[in-house]
Amino acid sequence: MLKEERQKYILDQVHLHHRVLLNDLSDALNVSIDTVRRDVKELDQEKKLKKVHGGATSFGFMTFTKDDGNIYLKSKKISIAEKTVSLLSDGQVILMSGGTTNMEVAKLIPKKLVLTVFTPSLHVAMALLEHENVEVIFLGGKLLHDAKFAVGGTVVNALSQLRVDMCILGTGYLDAKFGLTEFDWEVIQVKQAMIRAAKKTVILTVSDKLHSVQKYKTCDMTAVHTLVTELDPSDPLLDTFRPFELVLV
Amino acid sequence: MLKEERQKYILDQVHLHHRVLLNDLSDALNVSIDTVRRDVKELDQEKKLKKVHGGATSFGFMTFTKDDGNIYLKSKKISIAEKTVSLLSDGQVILMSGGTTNMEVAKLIPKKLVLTVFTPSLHVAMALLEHENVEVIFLGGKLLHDAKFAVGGTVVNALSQLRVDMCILGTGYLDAKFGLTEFDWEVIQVKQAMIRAAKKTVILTVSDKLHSVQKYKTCDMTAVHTLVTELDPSDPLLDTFRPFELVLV
DNA sequence: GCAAAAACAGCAAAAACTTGCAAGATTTCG
DNA sequence: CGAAATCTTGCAAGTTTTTGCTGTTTTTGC
Repeated sequence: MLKEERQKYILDQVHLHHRVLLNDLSDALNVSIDTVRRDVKELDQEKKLKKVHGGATSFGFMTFTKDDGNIYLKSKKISIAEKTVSLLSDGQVILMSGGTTNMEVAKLIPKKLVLTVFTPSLHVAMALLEHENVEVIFLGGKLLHDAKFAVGGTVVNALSQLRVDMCILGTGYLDAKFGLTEFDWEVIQVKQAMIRAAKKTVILTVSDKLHSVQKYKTCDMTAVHTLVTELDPSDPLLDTFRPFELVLV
Repeated sequence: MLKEERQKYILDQVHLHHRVLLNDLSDALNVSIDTVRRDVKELDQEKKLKKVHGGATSFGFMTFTKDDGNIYLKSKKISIAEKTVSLLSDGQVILMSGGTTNMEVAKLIPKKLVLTVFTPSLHVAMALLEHENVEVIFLGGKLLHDAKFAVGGTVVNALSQLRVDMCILGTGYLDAKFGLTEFDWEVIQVKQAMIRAAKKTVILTVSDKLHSVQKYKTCDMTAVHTLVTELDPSDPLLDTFRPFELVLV
């Protein structure tokens, strides 16, 4: 068995189960634990997975829907939010999904900016209501307990009647090959409807979530118009995304 | 089990319940209490949660509604909320409007009670989502900046398709002669639709608002089935309401 | 102030990691 | 083709990390 095959298997397992034990890999691949260890070490250095004591995890593994008080991560998100806000202009009608990064965007919208925003996220709606000049329309539906996010036919239906200027999606898992993925089936239904309803799709993502894959696919990278991360557009981590027609902000 | 998995579980629990006990964690994860203690210590140092004696809490969690500071009024409202909760039973589908009294109801719903609740209030929806067994459906629409309440045709339309067991209205101005009144035209449209959609209408009101009238009329007293206040049902203040077929709780 | 619960510190066993090395496979290049 | 160089793989010895246990100190509730 070739090294590349092994490493591909390891990556597949990590993407599938979000975690993997070195012992299991050594068993499944019929090689010594040392070999697996070395493979994982390499993949870790290539930032394709995260090596931990006893195994490995996918990058999305340690992230959470709520603000986790991680100051490092938070500053990244604020930096992303600042860039995103600069994309907005007076009179626009936009769509916003949920997630902590979108929350930061909602908070950072200038008081003077006149906007109409549709959102299925309770937290984002709440934050937007602080702005006098923003008209907020909540896309109602069944609320998810953890994400505080409306899903289901009602939301998708309402979205099918919209044609807005821009759609801002946060908390996505991004990979050049697999596109934008999520771990919740109902959420991707809504996000897909959001993308369909918008002229432009803007993706916000911290670099930690680049090159990470979840179970369900929202869309291909070709559906994305603008990618906003905290990295400099020249960063090599973004190289795999360059084949697509993206504006890296 | 990987350390990362344990820590993720711990963080998830903290985010979900805002607090956890080390004993429960040790039980759930099948590891010694010391291991959990060490995990929590680490997460605390990483500022991902706050370690406290006996467990951990999520910091960043504070009550959503700004307390109005009036302790008298608040205790009245809690007393009303307690009575209201006792009217609920397993499996019911109900409608809840906004307001601080309804917020108290939402908070006091027993963890075991299985309900489906429709609401156009952001705050109430948020509070209800704390309960695992409550399915929350938000009635989407244009949000009022001050009341954090959805109004407009979308809400009224959605309501016209419902036939629920009970409708709980808060923050009303009540008078035996003029009925239930409000100061916002858009709000009464929604409340009227809520009353139409429900088999029973329950009004929550602190005694201060009895015998007070506002500009717009939601409904007559004849449309109200149950009146919940903090007063004893024999209180003379309630006399003018007795001609109506009310259950005074 | 007292008893119970929780936190802490130190220790030891087990699991996992690192490093160096040697045998076999693969590639390079004259 | 064939020998040297390189890469890969597995093994063994030594080190580090993790984890549960013990006894001691601190905190909490009555």
